[in-house]
Amino acid sequence: MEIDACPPATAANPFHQIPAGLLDGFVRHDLARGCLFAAPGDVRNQVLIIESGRLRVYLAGESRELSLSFLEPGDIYTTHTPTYVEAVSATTLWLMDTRVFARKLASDPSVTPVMMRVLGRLLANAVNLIEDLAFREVPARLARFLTGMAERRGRPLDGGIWLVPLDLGTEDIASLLGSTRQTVSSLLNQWERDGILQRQGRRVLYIHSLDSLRRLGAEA
Amino acid sequence: MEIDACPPATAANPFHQIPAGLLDGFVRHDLARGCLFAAPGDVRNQVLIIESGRLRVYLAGESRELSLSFLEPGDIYTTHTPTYVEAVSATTLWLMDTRVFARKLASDPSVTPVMMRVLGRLLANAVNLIEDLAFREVPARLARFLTGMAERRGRPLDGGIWLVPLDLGTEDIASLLGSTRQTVSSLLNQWERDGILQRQGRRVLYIHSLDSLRRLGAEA
DNA sequence: ACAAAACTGTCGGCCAGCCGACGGACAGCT
DNA sequence: AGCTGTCCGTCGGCTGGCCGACAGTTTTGT
Repeated sequence: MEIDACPPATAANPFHQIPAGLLDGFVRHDLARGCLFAAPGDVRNQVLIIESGRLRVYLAGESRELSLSFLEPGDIYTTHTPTYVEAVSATTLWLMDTRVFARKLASDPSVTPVMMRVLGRLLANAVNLIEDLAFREVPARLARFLTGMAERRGRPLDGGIWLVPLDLGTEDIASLLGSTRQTVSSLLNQWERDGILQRQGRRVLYIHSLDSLRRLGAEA
Repeated sequence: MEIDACPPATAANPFHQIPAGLLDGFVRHDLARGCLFAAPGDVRNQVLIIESGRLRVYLAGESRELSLSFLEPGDIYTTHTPTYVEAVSATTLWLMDTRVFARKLASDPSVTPVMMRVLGRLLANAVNLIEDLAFREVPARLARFLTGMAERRGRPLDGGIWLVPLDLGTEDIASLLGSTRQTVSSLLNQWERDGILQRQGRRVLYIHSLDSLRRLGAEA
């Protein structure tokens, strides 16, 4: 699951690495925790850049939700797609109407590559998710999600052990994988019994055998 | 399944409605039937425009394939995404390297909106497919696919009956839905017994009750 | 015209994993 | 302390639909 739930953690806020000109014309905005910011069918399409906090992008079915991504500081997104966007914690972001942004694009071609990259990344994420849903079973998806987290965000300790900060609950993970709390829970505990990993409190994970996880993730 | 397998059928080839300037710098190319044109991991990324014939865009797992789209004359696509592209019938298309295209974009901003629309459509298709895979059962997916075909490509006859040309085999449909030949086959025959539709030869479908199909497609 | 190849219909076995349910652990409050 | 809300672990039942198999049918090639 190559979902972009977790861009590389930099000590500095990645938001401040955004080229100055890009923000011209954007409007700063604050969202309270829990606030639903966008929904499919909204007329106002917006381009948004996250300064701080966290947003969840998700789809909703009759009785289930599938998270596409958690957006973090520095991330750019557009509500062009029919998704829900919700603030999981208090968030401040910068907004611009898609139409206005289109004019900005026309007048300042240097913005184009940025936009292409953003769309490309969204598309790549989407295709990866489709592959997961269509071809891989839940254990493989979970294994790939965890190895992804370790690679992006983990810290290697001695003896091939990786420390992976995991600021997502079981339910959140399940929702990213298109599975259920129960299934994810039993898999994690199974693997803990197998000695592949170890859970420390609720937000930290030790991975003892990244190789085993990789193997699990490579299975059909 | 709002997949764009079938843009509106115009008597004239939609390829010839493409603005002249857009093709500047593209190179014409012919593909034999069955030829695999692109695969994930290809270094050469290309933008392509179909003049005639038909291409299938798909993902492949261990022992299964999922078609994302059938490209037809006038369609634009980019191999930027990690998909396979294969000629289902002899096809002639116009090609340009993505990099060169990026330069064209920079020098001629009028191309930008076209490109944005193409990417947007791809993304919307992908999101729709994800929704189908995650939330809907196979009967609902098939029903939605058929209503989509009817709306886009069908012709209403007397008495609320729709004639829908269906130039896809059972297997092709199944592959678009992320299902199997057998399941699709039994559903179609079930619905035929129920009087919802009727199959005429192999390439034509009569839909007797589009409403019933809509209801089936709206179910969880 | 005839064989070969490609499609289609149908059946039964089988299983991944969803769902509901319930009990335990660990917060914060007051 | 208790009370309440949120999260986690585990179990058993149930089912959608995948898979293999096989027979019948249409299409294609020569």
